[in-house]
Amino acid sequence: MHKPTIQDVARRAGVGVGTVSRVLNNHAAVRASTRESVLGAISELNYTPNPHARRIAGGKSYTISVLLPVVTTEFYVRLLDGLEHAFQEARYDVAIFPLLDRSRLERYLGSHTLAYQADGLVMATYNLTQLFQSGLGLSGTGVRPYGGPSVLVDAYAEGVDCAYMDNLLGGRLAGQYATQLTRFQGGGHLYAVWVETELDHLFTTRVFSERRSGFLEAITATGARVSGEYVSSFDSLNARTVAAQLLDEATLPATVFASADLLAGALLDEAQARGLVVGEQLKVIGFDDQPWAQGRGLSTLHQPVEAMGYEAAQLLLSRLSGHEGPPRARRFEPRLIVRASTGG
Amino acid sequence: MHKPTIQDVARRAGVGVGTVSRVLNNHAAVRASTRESVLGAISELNYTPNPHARRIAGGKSYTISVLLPVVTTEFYVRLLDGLEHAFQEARYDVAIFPLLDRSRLERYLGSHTLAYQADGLVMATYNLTQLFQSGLGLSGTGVRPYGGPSVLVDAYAEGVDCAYMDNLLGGRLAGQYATQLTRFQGGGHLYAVWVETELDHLFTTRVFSERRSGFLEAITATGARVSGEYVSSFDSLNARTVAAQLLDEATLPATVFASADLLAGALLDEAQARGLVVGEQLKVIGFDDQPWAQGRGLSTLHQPVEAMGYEAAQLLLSRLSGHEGPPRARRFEPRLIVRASTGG
DNA sequence: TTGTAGGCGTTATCAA
DNA sequence: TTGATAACGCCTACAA
Repeated sequence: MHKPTIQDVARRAGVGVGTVSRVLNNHAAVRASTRESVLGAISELNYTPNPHARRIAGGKSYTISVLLPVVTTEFYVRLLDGLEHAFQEARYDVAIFPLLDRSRLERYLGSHTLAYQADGLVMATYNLTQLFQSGLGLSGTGVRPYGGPSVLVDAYAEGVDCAYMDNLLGGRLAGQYATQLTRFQGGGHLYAVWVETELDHLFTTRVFSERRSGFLEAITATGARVSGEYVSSFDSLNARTVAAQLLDEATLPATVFASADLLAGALLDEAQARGLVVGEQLKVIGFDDQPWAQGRGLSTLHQPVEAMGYEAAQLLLSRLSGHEGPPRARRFEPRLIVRASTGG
Repeated sequence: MHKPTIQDVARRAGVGVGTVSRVLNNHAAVRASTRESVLGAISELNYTPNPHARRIAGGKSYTISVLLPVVTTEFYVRLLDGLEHAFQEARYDVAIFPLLDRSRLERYLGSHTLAYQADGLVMATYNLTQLFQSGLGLSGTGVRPYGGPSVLVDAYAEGVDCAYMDNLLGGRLAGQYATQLTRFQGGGHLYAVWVETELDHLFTTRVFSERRSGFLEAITATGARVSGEYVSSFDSLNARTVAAQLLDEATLPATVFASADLLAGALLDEAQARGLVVGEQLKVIGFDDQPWAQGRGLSTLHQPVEAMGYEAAQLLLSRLSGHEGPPRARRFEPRLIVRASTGG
């Protein structure tokens, strides 16, 4: 009445343990009929392989560490979905390490915990590769250089595999659309609200600055002009304050590109409080396509986040199975979704 | 040039592997001198035990899952510190599972991931035991009942081991102090701001309602009275809005108990914006003692969070080493810290 | 108090 | 395409 092992499965299916192992790991050389019977035995016995035995026999940890910013956005839920989907297919476990604060990260990486023993490392949003290169960054803090391969997701950097969102393009799409709105659909003056990030040297992301660059680039290209730019931190209170300031100063009708849905939402709130007609007097374009964006009719940029996560995982998995060669970068494209907030 | 194993250590120290293992696991019967030499060999070789080998030999996973709300408060950093400290001492690994959203939790627990294979479960703030009892909660969602022992931390419930903060007491302390301020130190009228939690059935915490109960209880006992109560969500924007509303309506001088530092901070901000003299015209008592509380001179309730985490871990560890018996609850007490915001 | 040997559940290697 | 068998690194009797 113990947990069934690979032996039990082998006996039941009338084959050797080697064969069962082959089926488990999708090794090619297994006759279809035997595979069937093995699979049958597995489900009859309700067998699940013991991961630890695997790890010791295989000499690997079959575990991937994911360093994840602690932000409750749907973004990271979707990102994890993509990552875990890919890793599960490849029979890798995922250990999530929340980037709660810097000192925790240091202590953690200095120790011999699960995550540090991982075969690979996924860094989301923040490029912490510096932490893992000897001599750099946190020398003296006990952070040893990380041996295994790593991949960046939602961030781009030279010298590392990465899967990133083309925020430059996203900004450009927003800029082109905004120009179109102001020129042909009575959008009036053009404004923008940017996200200010105030993290330290290491905890830095270019996501928002690129949205800005793309937007301004498109504006310049189309010969339009921005009547005002505002900056908010990624925080609903500050966003609301900035939204109020913008609406105080703006000439209506106006079109506003808010470089994150959080900011766009604050703008919608403030507009509503002032009795403005969104979509007419005020057109708003967001970025992210948060779950509530559809309900509130916010035009915004949707991002293939799961796909990005999935691809990042694939990049890492290919390294784990021996792929050599120069770093690869996979680009993903946001897509403009037009809704009522721009009169669409 | 491979990673040193227990064999290497044994050879180097001139002992058997059994002895090394005994040293590693603090088994009593080892002569002090041999222990020394083994320890010496370990550090010379820079040996670290292979956790997976341990897991398979021991038949346990030596891993604890921690279900953790995704809130970037110092609270959870400290809680994890306490938990991990205790678990590391006992050579257990900690797998953190961030409660990003409900569906992820379900999928996760339904699978055979690391965390589900854990020897024990720590649930922080949210009592999700229902999820792990067959037939209840998420029947049909693939969530199987959880076999191992579990412990609640920062939450109290019957029938489970738990380590909790006495928020009732915290509220009471705030209430007594507030009464004293209004009676003898020109605190004027008394107000309170509560936290509203809008989570679903399972993701529920009584932390805030208890702070309220305790406060009101103390007020009643001292014969004081509350001139106004306000409710805010745990969000800086809403907190600020509510703070403004309170200051619009309040009669100064006033004393306000804000049941979370987040709310207290908003109050300080709004007061400052209005040019009020905090500590004189407006006295504020917070709850949590966030890192910034000292700098801003906020009187608040400090909580022994690390100790609570440590104790929760001990409760779980004792179960893991066979302790039977009825559920135990360990209580921890907040402590009032008087600073400038109450004129202290 | 210590060493030896068997076993934990896999994967990998080698014949067959 | 398969089955047997040797690792993998550790823990735990059991014997000394």
